[in-house]
Amino acid sequence: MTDNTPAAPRPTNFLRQIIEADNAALKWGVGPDNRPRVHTRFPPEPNGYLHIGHAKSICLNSGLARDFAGAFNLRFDDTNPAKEEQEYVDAIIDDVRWLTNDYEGLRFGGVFYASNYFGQMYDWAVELIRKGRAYVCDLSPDQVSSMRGSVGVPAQSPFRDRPAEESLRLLEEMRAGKHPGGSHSLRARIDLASPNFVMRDPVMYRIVHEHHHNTGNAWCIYPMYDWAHCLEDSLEGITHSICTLEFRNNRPLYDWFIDAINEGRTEDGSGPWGKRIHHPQQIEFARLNLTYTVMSKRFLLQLVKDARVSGWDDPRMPTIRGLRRRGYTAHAIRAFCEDIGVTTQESVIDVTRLENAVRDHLNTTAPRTMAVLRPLKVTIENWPAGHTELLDFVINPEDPAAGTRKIPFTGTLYIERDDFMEAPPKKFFRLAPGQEVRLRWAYFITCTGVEKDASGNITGVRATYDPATRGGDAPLNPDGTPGRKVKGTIHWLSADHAVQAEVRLFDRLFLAEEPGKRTGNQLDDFNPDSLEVIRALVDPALAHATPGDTYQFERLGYFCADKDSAPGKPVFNRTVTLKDTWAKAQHAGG
RNA sequence: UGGGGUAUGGUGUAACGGUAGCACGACUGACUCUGACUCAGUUAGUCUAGGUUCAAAUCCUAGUACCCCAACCA
Repeated sequence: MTDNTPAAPRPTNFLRQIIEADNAALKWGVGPDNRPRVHTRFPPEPNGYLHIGHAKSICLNSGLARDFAGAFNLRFDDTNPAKEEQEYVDAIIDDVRWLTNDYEGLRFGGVFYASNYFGQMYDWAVELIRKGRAYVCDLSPDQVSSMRGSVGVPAQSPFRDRPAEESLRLLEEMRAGKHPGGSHSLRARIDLASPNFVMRDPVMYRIVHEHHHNTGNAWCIYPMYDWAHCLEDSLEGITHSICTLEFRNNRPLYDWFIDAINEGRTEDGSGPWGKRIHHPQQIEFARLNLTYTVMSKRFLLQLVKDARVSGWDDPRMPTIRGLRRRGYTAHAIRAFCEDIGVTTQESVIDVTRLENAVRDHLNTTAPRTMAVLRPLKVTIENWPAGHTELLDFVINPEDPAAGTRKIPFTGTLYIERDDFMEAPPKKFFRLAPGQEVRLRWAYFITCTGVEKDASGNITGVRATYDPATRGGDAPLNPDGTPGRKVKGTIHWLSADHAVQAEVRLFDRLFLAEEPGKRTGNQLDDFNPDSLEVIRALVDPALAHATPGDTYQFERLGYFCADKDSAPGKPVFNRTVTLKDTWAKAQHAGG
């Protein structure tokens, strides 16, 4: 049918360019399908919940795998039992699945754990000692620190020339639990005078007597990031090991460890050390920064602990779980990540782009409904008493296939307070004394009067309806054109049918574009009024909304039923408002 | 101070010695039974100073600004 239509040009970026070049040269060989091999991974440490920054990495890695017909692994970089927990493992798996499950064409390689490679890593460490590339150091962390040297001054270790046999014996003792934490470490023998501090005989193993969520008490020595990560990638056959910019300095070490293992090894496995191991390529990219958002796991944890938010899944949190609960879709997050691109330059993305991404997606998918956040009563004076009419309501104008449903109309309605003004400014197209508006999909009404209480507050308005406008269409002239134009259309609810609902309105968690930039303390920019809970009225069809159901409340925004909902007692989170040029103009005008 | 990085409209991102393009935003206007969506138009940029070249965002030199690195964290 449209086979000749050229594929839409994908946004190019430096990673795609690297992969395309690698594929052209068959740098990584071919996969089972005989296509150039591409294998990526997302390697979180299970020490917290995933946030939108991680989503960028997940989308990047899985997107590359998908587009180049490769595979994508989720792998836990669980090498530090002191900080990691099963709770985080479970949450991360769930979030990654949620984000990638409906990602068409993605080949998910599976869930892996660095801790499952501890045995192999240990064997390789022994090999490095034998090759003279590593040694056990008896310095304490404090001593290493004081002897690490400085710019131009080499580090020192009195143990680096210790005989291999002695190191081997000590490493075995370390593993056997014969030494307390901090008393020994295994270090790579590289260069104590390197201008790159990462290369000054980095620690490979440290002693940690802690329970590990996966390996239990099987180990009391744990590999450091640099020693572990390249091996994890190698073992899984990762081709492009994509990480963030701050690991740039670690790249020489990544390569050094693999090279050290491969030293003396051969392609066919002949020789004393066996076959060469796979050497992936580390590539760095700039992590995501968002305006008005703090991304550090440490800080997010603090917000949770201090109860400034209700938890990791608080809809105001930039966590995947928070975004999910707020009503963001995986599709929208992926579109956002695609939209912002990827480079090696640091940048700060405007959060409104994330908001635009959900609006875009929800606009096409969310069923429409009407809700009144701040009700004002309208009495239709010429409506037959006790009469109820069912009118057709278009479920989604963007999706005609969604069809229509019936909504009840009566002589007592609620409209939005903002949609009435007693003394309106120019270009106020809504309801005002003597002014006519359209009630969405219902009737034209004209305001005939205002009701006030003793202190002059408006308590309701009166209006008359035009029976000839049923359904919301103006009566036609003899020539078929609309008889009269009404500029304003407002939403409404039948007072007899509207259902009470709790609605949670969110504002940004921080008041400054870059929280903490001025004072150094992000809490100084914390927004104490980021949550507003109101009692609103919603369409009766929403009384039994189930958690996760997303709607557009027409003219207001997108709302998602919260898990706190109960049958007949729905709770909605406002995902994002609709754009509102009227409100914007009002603010601009003062 | 040593090493490693990065500089393109307001924001983000293309360009790979040959017309600085795209997206978002902003501003106009059109359309509209959501002041939404959609559509059209306008706006505005190569960090600085030299140099090479017919031609420089791109190459060279010297600066400037910002980020990362001296955890037995990742």
